[in-house]
Amino acid sequence: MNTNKKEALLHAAKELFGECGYVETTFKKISERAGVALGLLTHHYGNKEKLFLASGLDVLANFLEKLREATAGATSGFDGVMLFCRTYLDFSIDKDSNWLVLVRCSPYSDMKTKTDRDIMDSMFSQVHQELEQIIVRGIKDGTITNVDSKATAQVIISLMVGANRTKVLTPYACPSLYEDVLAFVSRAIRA
Amino acid sequence: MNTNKKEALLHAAKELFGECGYVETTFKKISERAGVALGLLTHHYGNKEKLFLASGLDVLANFLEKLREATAGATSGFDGVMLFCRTYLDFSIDKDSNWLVLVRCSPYSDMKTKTDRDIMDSMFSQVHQELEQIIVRGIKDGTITNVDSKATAQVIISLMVGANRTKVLTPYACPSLYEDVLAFVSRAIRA
Amino acid sequence: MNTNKKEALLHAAKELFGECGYVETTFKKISERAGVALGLLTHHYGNKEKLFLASGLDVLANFLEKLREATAGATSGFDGVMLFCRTYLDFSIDKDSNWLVLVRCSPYSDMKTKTDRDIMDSMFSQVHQELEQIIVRGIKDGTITNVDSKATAQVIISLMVGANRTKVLTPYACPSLYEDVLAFVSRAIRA
Amino acid sequence: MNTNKKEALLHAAKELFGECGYVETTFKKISERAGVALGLLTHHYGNKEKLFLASGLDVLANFLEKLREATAGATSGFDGVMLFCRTYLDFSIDKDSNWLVLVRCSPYSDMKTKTDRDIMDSMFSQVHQELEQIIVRGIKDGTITNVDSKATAQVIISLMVGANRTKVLTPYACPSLYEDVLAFVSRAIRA
DNA sequence: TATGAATGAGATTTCATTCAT
DNA sequence: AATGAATGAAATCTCATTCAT
Repeated sequence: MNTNKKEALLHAAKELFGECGYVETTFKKISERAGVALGLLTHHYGNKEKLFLASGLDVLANFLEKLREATAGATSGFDGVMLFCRTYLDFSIDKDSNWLVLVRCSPYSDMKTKTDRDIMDSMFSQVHQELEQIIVRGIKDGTITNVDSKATAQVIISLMVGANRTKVLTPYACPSLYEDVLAFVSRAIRA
Repeated sequence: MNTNKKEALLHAAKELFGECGYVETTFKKISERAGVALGLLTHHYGNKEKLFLASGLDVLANFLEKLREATAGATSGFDGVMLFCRTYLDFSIDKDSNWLVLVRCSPYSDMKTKTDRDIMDSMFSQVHQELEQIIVRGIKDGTITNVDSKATAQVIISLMVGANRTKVLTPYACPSLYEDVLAFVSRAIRA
Repeated sequence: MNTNKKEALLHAAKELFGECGYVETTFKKISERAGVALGLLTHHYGNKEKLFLASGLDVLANFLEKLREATAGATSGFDGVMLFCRTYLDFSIDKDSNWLVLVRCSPYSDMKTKTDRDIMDSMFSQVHQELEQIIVRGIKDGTITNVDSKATAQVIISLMVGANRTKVLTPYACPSLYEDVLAFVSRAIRA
Repeated sequence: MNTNKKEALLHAAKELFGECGYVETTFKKISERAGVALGLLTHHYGNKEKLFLASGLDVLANFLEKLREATAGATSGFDGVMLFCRTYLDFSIDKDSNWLVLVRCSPYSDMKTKTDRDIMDSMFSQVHQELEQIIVRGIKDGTITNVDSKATAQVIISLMVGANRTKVLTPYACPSLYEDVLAFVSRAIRA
């Protein structure tokens, strides 16, 4: 909005990739929404793929920060997992988080270049590690049943991914879906 | 394959939509793989969107049939849920099922026309109903803990969706992921 | 409508060429409206151009017949011209005459082949001759002012053509346009 | 012509729409004649329809200007009408006026969009108003017989339209047609 | 840094016509 | 005579990217 046109572009890109998906988002749309010349896009970001990556990483960085804040305040391993899940789901429906960029265009979707996928994957793996650590803590402190921590982290994140898609992409999601998801996780892992 | 060009088109389309996604799948690719003239596509299916819908519905119909066969043979509600989940996950990695069409192009993704989305959604809601019924049975026969059947069906299917995406779209899925998912579900619902 | 599919095709073609023009009228549209197989079109009429010509000539033949009937009953040259004009204009707004085929697709518009144009032109020249003869009669019987009969026939037919286009193609034609046209002709030629 | 590619496109478009009609004029033909890349057409004009509209309006604007200049110099109402007609007909056979765009593609022909038709119609109605005003003047100054001015304007313009089509679209027009048309008008309106 | 005109490859779609049945 | 599947050329339009200013 201010004079920083590079940021204005990123802002518009995050919105549009989330609203329209990768393919339907065009340079023209982005530059128009940002109120900026078309040519600045390649000037600042090189090409569409890189702009896309920048958009996704920006959202993902905010996401990771929120998750870490949440788990940092946990009173127990079990509590940490539940905080992690709640934070995940809250972030995914926060109007200002531009989460949809990740839903439509994450590692879970289209990503052309090998390098770009790798960067995204390594960011996502940090999300997994964060959850895995708190699960390990829960097993140690006796609040979580004895499971394989890495595998369970993947299962729980899979549930987050699926629940989120059901919520934001389908018309038939229960209003209480997220609450039910949390209860489901709780039953599955509590010691 | 030789005489029926209409079916050859559908066959090629299912493969390609799954491999490449909607946008990257072109008329040229489809007609070449089907060994058929370019114009036959619109002649038989009207346009790309309708062919896409036909592809998805075809896979979904096979899917539903498999799920119904599975739950029909259940010895209890709990057993039925586990059979449902196992069948879901097996189908999703069956080489011949063309499951990826749904992963990339289902209600969980892009669908341009309102009508097409509605048709897809109503097919998917049958999947939910199938699971819900077997959950109800499990609650009645005492093999499943007392939960809201509709919400729990959504949670479990969300987990299937997420686990499947993790398996087929990411490079970091544990080999044992599907087994861990089943164990997770079991812990969460067993009475 | 009966069993004669060749005629059904011509009937549908006349309607559609008039409604949609040459280019927008497709074989598919024609065969569907006629309730007849697509392949019959080329079977019976060779190609689109020839079918178009047949449609136009059919309307034109009916038109010429009406004009001849009208002038045949004239009590004087002047009366004949006025009858000619009235018949022209009436025919052009008769719902059943399929006149629009000629408006959109006559010598006054698109006609690809030299031969086809020539056939149409020769039919139209008969319309001119018909009017010219009655003008000659009017000059002889003293009911029409002394003018060049051939040129005046062209002028009057030009007025018919233009008035008709104004009536059927524009939104701003006066309701009384045709009456005013007749009065205008009357003033211009009456002895 | 060299530097301004947008104008070069419009110039080529006016020529080609006139020569070939709307449908037969292709993006390829236009861009080749203009010596410009294919994509520039949509870049500058949006789509074919809009370029077509721009072409027509450009010719029409020149046309209106010429008509106004002509009637402005009239010594009487009658003289004005005759000047109007002569200017109309002259413009229509001026090699440089690109008049054929209007013949083939004016309100008197195909125009897809409602909005585009409206714009064209409103331009054409200015032509009618111009003639109507000079007729009113003629009736007042006693040089034109007492007629309904609006209706008579429509009749005269109809005659211009038809005469012009006869001249430029048919092979059998008299060389003297335009002179005869002027004489015809004169007889019909002179007081 | 900033602009937007310019490019051209490529996608979807249309459709007259052919042809086997 | 009748059918409609099959063909492929051609049209319109999109859009990432380049580049002169």
